[in-house]
Amino acid sequence: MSTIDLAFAALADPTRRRIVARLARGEQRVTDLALPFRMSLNAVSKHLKVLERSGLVRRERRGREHYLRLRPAPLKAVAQWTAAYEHFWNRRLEALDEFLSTTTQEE
Amino acid sequence: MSTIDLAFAALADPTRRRIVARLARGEQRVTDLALPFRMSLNAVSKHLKVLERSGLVRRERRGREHYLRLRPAPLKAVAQWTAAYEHFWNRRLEALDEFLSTTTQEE
DNA sequence: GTAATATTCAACCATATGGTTGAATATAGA
DNA sequence: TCTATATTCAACCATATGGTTGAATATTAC
Repeated sequence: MSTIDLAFAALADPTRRRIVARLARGEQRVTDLALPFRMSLNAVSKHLKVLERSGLVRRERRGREHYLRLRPAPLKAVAQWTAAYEHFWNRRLEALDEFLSTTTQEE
Repeated sequence: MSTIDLAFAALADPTRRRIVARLARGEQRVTDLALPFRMSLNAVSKHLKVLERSGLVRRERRGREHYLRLRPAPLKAVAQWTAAYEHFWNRRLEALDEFLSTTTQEE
């Protein structure tokens, strides 16, 4: 699975999107991130592993605590992929067609 | 699962992203969409069902043929969610923080 | 040294995904 | 009517996801 695949998949879960939103404000420990959720700490730990594997999040161990930080690249990749279709929902279909046929892009 | 969850999940698969890219150029039949892929027609049919369920694609039956068209709303939702983090990869973290704390948004 | 805290690992479970093959259905065309 | 085409449905398989609980590990604090 490629990075962008993993990023899309990681963001498909609302818990993980909430975690991303939190991390946008700055690094957090696992326990801090888990606090707002009704699920177990272990479940959050697994979500963090998914986010880490996707590259959306980076982990730094300091002693027994793990600090998580958001990494911009995968978010950027997802935003750029979807932004290519902005013209589409703006009803400028011809413009999009033009854009797609002059751009090196997946498919 | 909410619409945006399904949209993110649908876009996590590269086959489905290629299908979306194709459909941006206009409606296509199932068979047409399946042609470029090495997988079976049935596999593509399943991908289309996932895209349809996510709202990314709409199906119109004309006789025995099914024509698929791209629907903009879920793409827009995904683009907007990720665009909220644009400031993040532009290193303007304070601006993002400001944005997030003054915006009604998930989490 | 011992106890508490922070976190992961392992096993389990239910459900979803992504693919296959084979059969069924529906429409079109001869 | 008969046959070909377009598409789905159904069953199967392997793997992933999202959650649980219980145990292990590592670090900190007393």
